[in-house]
Amino acid sequence: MPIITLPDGSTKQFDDAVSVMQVAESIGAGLAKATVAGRVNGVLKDVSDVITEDATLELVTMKDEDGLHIMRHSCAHLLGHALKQLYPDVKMAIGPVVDNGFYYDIDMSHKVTPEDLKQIEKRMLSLAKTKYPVIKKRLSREEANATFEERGEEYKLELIRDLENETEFGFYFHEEYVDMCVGPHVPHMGFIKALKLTHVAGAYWRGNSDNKMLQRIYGVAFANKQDLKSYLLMMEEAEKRDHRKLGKALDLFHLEEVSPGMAFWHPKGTTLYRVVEEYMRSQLVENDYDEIRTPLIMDRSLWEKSGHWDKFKDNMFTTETDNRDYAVKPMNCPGHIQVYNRHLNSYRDLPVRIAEFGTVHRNEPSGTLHGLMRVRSFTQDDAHIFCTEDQIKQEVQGCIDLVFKTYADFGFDNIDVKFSTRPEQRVGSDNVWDLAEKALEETLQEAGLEYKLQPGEGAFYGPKIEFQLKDCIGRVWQCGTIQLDFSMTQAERLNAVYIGQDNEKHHPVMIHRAILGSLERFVGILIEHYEGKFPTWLAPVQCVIASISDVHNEYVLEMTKNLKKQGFRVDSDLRNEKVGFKIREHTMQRVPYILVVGDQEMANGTVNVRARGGNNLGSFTYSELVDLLSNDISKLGRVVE
RNA sequence: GCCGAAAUAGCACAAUUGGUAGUGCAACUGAUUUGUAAUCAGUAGGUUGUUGGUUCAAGUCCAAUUUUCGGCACCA
Repeated sequence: MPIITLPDGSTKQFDDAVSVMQVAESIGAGLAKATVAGRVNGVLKDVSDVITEDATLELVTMKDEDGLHIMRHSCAHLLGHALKQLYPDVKMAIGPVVDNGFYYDIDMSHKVTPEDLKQIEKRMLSLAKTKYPVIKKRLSREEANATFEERGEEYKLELIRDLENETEFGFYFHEEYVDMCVGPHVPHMGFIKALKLTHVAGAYWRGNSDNKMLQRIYGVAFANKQDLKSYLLMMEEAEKRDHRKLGKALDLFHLEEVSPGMAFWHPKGTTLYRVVEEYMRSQLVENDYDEIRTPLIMDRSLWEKSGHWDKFKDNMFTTETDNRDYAVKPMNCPGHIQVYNRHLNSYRDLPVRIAEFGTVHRNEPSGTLHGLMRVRSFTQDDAHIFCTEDQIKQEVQGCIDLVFKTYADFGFDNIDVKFSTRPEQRVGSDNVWDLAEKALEETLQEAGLEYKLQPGEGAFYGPKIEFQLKDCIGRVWQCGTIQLDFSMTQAERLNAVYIGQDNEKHHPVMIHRAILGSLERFVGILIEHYEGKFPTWLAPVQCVIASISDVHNEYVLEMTKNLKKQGFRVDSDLRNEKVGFKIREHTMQRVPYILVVGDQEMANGTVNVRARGGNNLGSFTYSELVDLLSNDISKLGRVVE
C-alpha cells in the first residue's frame, strides 16, 4: 500500500503497486498527458515503472530540464529507428545526449552526406508525428543477446558482454526498432516536435584511436519549434563572432599554408597582442616576478633529462647541426631551471619567481589545428616559482588571485576551474604525488573555489589546476594553469638546488604557472568575447579623426599628432569621401570613437565625438577628449557597453 | 594522426550536361569638396591550392598531395 508524497507535500495512498503514469492520471488528465517521466525518491524513472513502496514522486514534464534531456535521449533512438528503415545494414553503437541535443555513433559502408541528413531528419519527423508508443521491457542476458544477434548489432553485443555483473537489461521497443538503454524515455514519440540533424563526423568506437572509426550523426532538439528556431538563430549570431572571421575582417592576423598553425600577426593584431602582453608585464612587476628570456633551441640531452623527449618527442620540432641534435623548445621550464641554477641559491632567496613571455613550438597533430585556439607556435605568459614545501600554499594562492584579477580586468567572469590528478604515464613516486595533489586540493578548498575533479588528467610531472574559458560557440579552451612539480628539480632530472638553514643541499618545489596560457589563444578568445568591439584599452585603433572636406585636413593632422604624443592610438581619415562613407567604414572596423571635424569644429577648436554604437556625444575640446579617452582606458576591460 | 567535406581575383561569392572564368566590395585613375552607416564614371586585377592523368576541350571528371572546415583521438 504505497503512500506517494508529491512535491507540494500532499500524499496519495494506493491500494496496490502503482505506475508513475497512474499517479499522474490520478492527479489530472492534463498532467498525465504532459508527463514524460517521474523522479521517484530523486531517481528518474519511466512512466511505466511501478512504485511498490512509499516514495516521493515528482512528475517530469517538458518544462523540466530533465524532461528535455529525456526527450533528446529518445531522439537518439528515433534516429536509430529512421536509420534502420533507410539503411537496413546500419549497425548502431552508442547514442547519448549532449548539450542541446544528441548524437548516435553508427557503422555502415555508406558515407552519410548532408543530403542524407535531410532525408533521415524527414523520416524521423514523420515517425514522431505518428506518436507511436515506446514500450519498455526488462530482458535477461540470453534474451538481450538473442535480440541483438538476430539483428546483427555487434556493437550492442559487445556492450552487453562488458556489463559483466548485470543480469537484466532495459530495452525500449520503438515499433520494429529496438534499443538498449538505462532510460528513461518518453512514453510516446509525440513529445518529439522540434529537431534538426546538424552534421556528421568521425568518432572512434569507445573513444579509442586503436578502434574502428564510426560515423557520428549529431542533432539538436528542443521542446518546440520556437525554441529550436531561436537556438539556430543564436548559433548563426555566435558564428559571426568567430575569431577567424573577425581576424580577417578586422585585419588582425592571418594563417597560411607556408606555416600551418602559426599566425602572421598584422599591425592591428600586433597592437592588441602587445597591449595584452604589456598588461601581464605590469602584473609581473606588481607580484615580484623577474622577467627573463631563454633560447628557442636547446640540446636534445636537456629534453631527455627533463623527460619531455620520452613522452613528447613525436610532437617536438628538431634540428641538427655540427653533429648535435637540438629541439625547438616546447616548454620553458628547462630553460628557467638553467637560469635558476646560474648561481647557488639560499633558502633566504626563496621563493624565486622567474617569468618569460616564452614562445614555444609544438608539432600538434594536423587535425587539431584551429585558428588561434590550437596552434603550433605560441607564446606563453609562463613563470616558474621555486619554493620550499612550506611556501607552496601561499604561492599557489597568489597565482589563483592573479588569475581572477587578470580575467576580471579583461572582462571575464565566467571561469571553469578544473583540478587534474596523476596520469598513468608519469614521473615521480606515489608519495610525492600524494603530497602534491594534497597541497593543490587544499589550496583550492581554502580559496573557496568550486572546481571539477579530472582524475588522471594531470601533467606527467605533477597535478594541475586549470582555468577554462568558453568560445563563442560553447567550445571550452584551457587558458590559465597552475602545476605543482616535485620531480623536475630532482638530481636525476634538472637538478635545481638551494642551501637550507641546515647548510645542506635541498631541491626546491617548482610551480609552473601561466595566467593567460597561450597569448594567441587568449587573444582569440578576446576577439570572440568582445565580438571585435574591444574596450578602448584594447582597441588597436582607439579613435579615428575624419575630416569633412580637405580644408579641415591640416587641423585633423595636428590633432592626430597631439593625441599620438599623449600615447593614444589614433588614425586620421583625410580621404576624398563623404563623411557618411568614412563613418560606415570605421564603424564596421569597430573603432570606439569616430571624431568628425568640419567648419564648426575648426572654428571652435573642438571635435564632434561619435561613440561606437552610434551615439553622438557632442562637441569636445582637446582636453575634454583626452579625459574621455583616459577615463575609458583606465577601466580596462571592466566595462559594460 | 583518423573519418568526412571544401579550396575560383586582396575579401565575399557566381560559372547549366566538360565548351571564351564572371559579379559585388576593396585597389588604381579621373570627376566631385562632401556634416554622422556606401557620390559617380573609368581602368586594372586569375596558369581556378599544387602535381599528374583522362579528353579535341577540364574550374568542372580521375589520382596523389598540401591546407582549411566539422568532429574523434591527442594536448607538456
